[in-house]
Amino acid sequence: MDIEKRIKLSISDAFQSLYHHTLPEADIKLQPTRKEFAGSHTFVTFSYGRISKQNHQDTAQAVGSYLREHSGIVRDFNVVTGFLNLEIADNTWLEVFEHISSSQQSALPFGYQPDNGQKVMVEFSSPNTNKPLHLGHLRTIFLGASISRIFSANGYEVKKVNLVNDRGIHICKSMLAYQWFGKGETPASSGIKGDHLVGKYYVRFDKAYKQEVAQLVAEGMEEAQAKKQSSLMKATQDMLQKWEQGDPEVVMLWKTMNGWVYEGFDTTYKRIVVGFDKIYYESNTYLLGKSVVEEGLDRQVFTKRADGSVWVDLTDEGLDQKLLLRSDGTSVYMTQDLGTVDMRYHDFPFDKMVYVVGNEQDYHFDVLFKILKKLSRPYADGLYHLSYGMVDLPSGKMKSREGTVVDADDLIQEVTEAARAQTEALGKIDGFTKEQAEELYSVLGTGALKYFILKVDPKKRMLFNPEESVQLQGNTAPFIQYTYARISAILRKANDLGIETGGRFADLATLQPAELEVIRLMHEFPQKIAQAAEDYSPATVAQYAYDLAKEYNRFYTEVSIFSEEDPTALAFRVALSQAAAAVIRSAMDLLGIQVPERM
RNA sequence: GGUCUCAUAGCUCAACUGGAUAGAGCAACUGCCUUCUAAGCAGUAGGUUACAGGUUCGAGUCCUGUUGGGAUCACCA
Repeated sequence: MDIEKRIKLSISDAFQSLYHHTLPEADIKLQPTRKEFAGSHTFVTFSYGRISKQNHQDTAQAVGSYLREHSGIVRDFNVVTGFLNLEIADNTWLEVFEHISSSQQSALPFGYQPDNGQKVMVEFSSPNTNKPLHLGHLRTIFLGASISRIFSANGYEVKKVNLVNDRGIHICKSMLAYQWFGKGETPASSGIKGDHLVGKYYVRFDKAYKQEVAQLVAEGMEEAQAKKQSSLMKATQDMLQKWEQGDPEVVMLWKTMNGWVYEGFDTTYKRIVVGFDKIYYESNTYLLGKSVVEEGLDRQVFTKRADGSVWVDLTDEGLDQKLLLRSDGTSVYMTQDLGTVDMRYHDFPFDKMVYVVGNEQDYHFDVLFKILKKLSRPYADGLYHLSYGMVDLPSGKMKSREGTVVDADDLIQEVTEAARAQTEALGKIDGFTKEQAEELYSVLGTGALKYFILKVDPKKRMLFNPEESVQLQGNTAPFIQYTYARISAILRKANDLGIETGGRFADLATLQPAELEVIRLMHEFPQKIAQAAEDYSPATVAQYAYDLAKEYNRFYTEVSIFSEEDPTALAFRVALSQAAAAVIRSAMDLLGIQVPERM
């Protein structure tokens, strides 16, 4: 049984015995003791004065005495105003440690939950096929990949999905520009990565279009009129129509260019080590949802207006009326999403569905979920919008048209180079093959990037400073990775010396403060994993990994391992290091960050 | 304008969901490598938690208002 539960049960007993009051264990709250006081767990007694008919001080004192006598695990306590700080006996901590240490042998890593029979689908990335991935995509990708792992660790069966926006007027823009200006260029002939090549023509379109409009305006046309009259825009709209009619030539070009983009995306996904279980394409889903509209009309949840357009009235929910079908019978974004979610539920009957999408779409998802509730979909209550804040740059907001976006591939390249430069400067790659060194730079670089983004609360807007993201000291992934590599070196040495770590340590004479602190932190790991899922926040795990690494480093400098003369103490310290490495590795794994054996 | 959201050290972020003297990193300064990897450790300095009220044993956290950012309110996706 875990420490918290034992304390809570004892407190419950204490209230029964001292005050003849039944205090359910579930109503008892414990909090970590502040560093400046002795103890690890704190029970706050302010609100129990009415029950005890005593002041806080006396209540805390009485409960504390009871726990010391009867709980079997509380060694001592101190009372500061109404705060009851409990010190847990060393041998209890050592039992906790033995449990953590021995769970390394089991199939399920420490802190992970067994299969809970629930399914969750996570959608993230959601790129357009007319330009390469940028920094904004990286936040959804890292968040989505990490939250998927976190749910998996909590016992869910997880399906990672991507919804690719592969059709529409913006896709036709790059296709048209390619047709007009491309001269048969291909990724192979130009040496340009496929997604970047297509992106080049998207930019080319915008440039040519602006020129044409300027030209028309110079000739005396109104700007709004010029935008409509533009031959480029007309040709683009024409192309979209042909695409919808299935014109072979247009469809062929579309397939070819999208193929280039997918190849490019795959390369990028591979570089940052993320993948999907299923990819949905809007070209397959954009017509879905019309049947949902029919259904809604039948059930009188939606209404049809005189012009033929279909609406849903959400004014009783505090929202507006929302269009679901245009008067010409074509669907809008909302219609698509209604159809897509039904299809997904059919593919994978989920208990939860997480949309990792930016907070500029808060309103959209609010509406979507309310409509699905009105349609009484069985899954409606399991839908969640993981709404993340925008990524700002020191220079201001990112805008693709103004060229102020940070390209994902460039960024990955940059952080990898920074890792290379620093590693070489420190001269730490003796004995590495070229491949091993390259692998290390990639692990460090992408790790730094992921951590930099994931350590921030997803809901909050964040500032991305490229210079800081490349930093490898302080609260960064390389700091944590370094801790892991150091422990690895210890474990290699221990292995050479033939030190056994599987023994019992409960009778160890004394625990150093730093040792106890490392155990206490490892003991928190399962709660952190649960909390991260509850809050949909990888930042919880990131913060935890940092705290544990920091505490281990303190132990590392304060306590010597191999000069210890007592063989049990020596073995314990090796075992402690081993367990800490395993937990650090697990935590980083939940963030999608790898850890190196040497660096 | 309506709605939503944010404001914490010079900068980037925390604060166990209402608890104790608000904590880390970066930048600055001081120490620690003949000893398990110094990408580390220890320390100094830095705060009227935007502002004004309120709620209570207790507020960075909840409520009201003010100021200042951001998003959104398309027969775009």
